[in-house]
Amino acid sequence: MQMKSTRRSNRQRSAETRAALLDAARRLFTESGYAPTSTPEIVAAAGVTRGALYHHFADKQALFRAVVESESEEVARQIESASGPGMAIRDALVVGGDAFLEAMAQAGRTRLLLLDGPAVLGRHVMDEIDDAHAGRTLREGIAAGIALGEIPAMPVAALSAILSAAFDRAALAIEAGADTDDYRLALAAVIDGITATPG
Amino acid sequence: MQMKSTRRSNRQRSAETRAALLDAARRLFTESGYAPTSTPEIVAAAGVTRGALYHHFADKQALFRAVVESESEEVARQIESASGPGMAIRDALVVGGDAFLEAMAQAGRTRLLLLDGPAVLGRHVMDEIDDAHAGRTLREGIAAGIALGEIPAMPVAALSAILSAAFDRAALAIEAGADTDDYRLALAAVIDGITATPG
DNA sequence: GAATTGACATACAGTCTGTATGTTCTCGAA
DNA sequence: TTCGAGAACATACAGACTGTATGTCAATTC
Repeated sequence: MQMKSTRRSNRQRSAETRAALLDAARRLFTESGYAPTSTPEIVAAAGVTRGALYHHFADKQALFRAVVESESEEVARQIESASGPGMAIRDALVVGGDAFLEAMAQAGRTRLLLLDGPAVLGRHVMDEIDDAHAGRTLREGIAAGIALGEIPAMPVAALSAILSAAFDRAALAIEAGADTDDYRLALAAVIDGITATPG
Repeated sequence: MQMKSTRRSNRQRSAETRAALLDAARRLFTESGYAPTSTPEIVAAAGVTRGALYHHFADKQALFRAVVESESEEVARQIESASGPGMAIRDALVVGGDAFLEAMAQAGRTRLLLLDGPAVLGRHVMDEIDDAHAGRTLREGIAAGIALGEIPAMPVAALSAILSAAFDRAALAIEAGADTDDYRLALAAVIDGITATPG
């Protein structure tokens, strides 16, 4: 007897409820933010009970972190799919930056990744998450630029952190209604200033 | 009869409890952050009751905002006292940036102003607060730099927002243990890149 | 197929926020 | 100078939320 339809294996059961929780949490966290979203609300949207939530995640914060990591990966994917290889550093930064801004235009992402994330998880954890995905691409690009002489010698981690922060602020401003081209211009000016290495 | 010692006028009574609340809140918010600090804790530290708190402030968030505004003003003061007039834009940005980093080294200030502030009050409100103090100095400096031809023409608001974000991230990294000089170098490189206007 | 373990569901304790009500003191007017 | 009104709080309360502890049932293991 295969008992496929009604009876589910424990593993599949787990995977399904976990996915339902992550989906519901992502929707609610991006719609309303971390603090105003309650766990009763999340489990209701996921169609499970709070028992399931606390079985799969240590606490509300752990669920939030899982959502943040997932969204961070998605943003990194969108950036990498945009920037081809064999570009000059300057162009790679501009193209990657544009892809980042476009990816962050998804409703609620800026709050999730740039406001609630750092406040709830701390900058240290956000750096870790970022460094595992999009941040690594940026840092490696900068390191390559320095190695190739397209960027003057400089502490790589510091410069990439600063540039990352600049892109983040641009995404926030655009979400708040600022003109995208204004920020693209300003970012390009900063990038050009860095990559136009003075003798 | 002057009734000075035991009897206090209503105005003075108000001012004193309000100051006690702000002091206690500032200490606790900077020590532990917004969410983990409870209003019972605050009023206990201030030596009053929750009734007094909700008499003076609409809610916990309003008290938090008052603390943020106060600290933001203090940071702006420290910056302005450092940067003298008659400097080249490039030097003014470097000196002002150093003063900012030093002011933000005060324990808990980065979390208050750069993590909890944006998450709790929103970037829009933080921009308003910042723009009333330190942010305005930065923006006016950049506008002057453009007017003088030391910075190429560019959307002023966007560039100052981006630079502000870069300084913010540097302050956070330094608080997290990063090397201050690494960030000063990276910031100087960005500033030099902007102010070394290409033909 | 009996025991065990995983995957939840339910119930509970403690805490917090905001509000509503009560009390004391100050202040201006009669 | 006293009396009413209104600040300036203090106390009490209602509702909600988080994390834990316990209970249950199906899946797996032996």
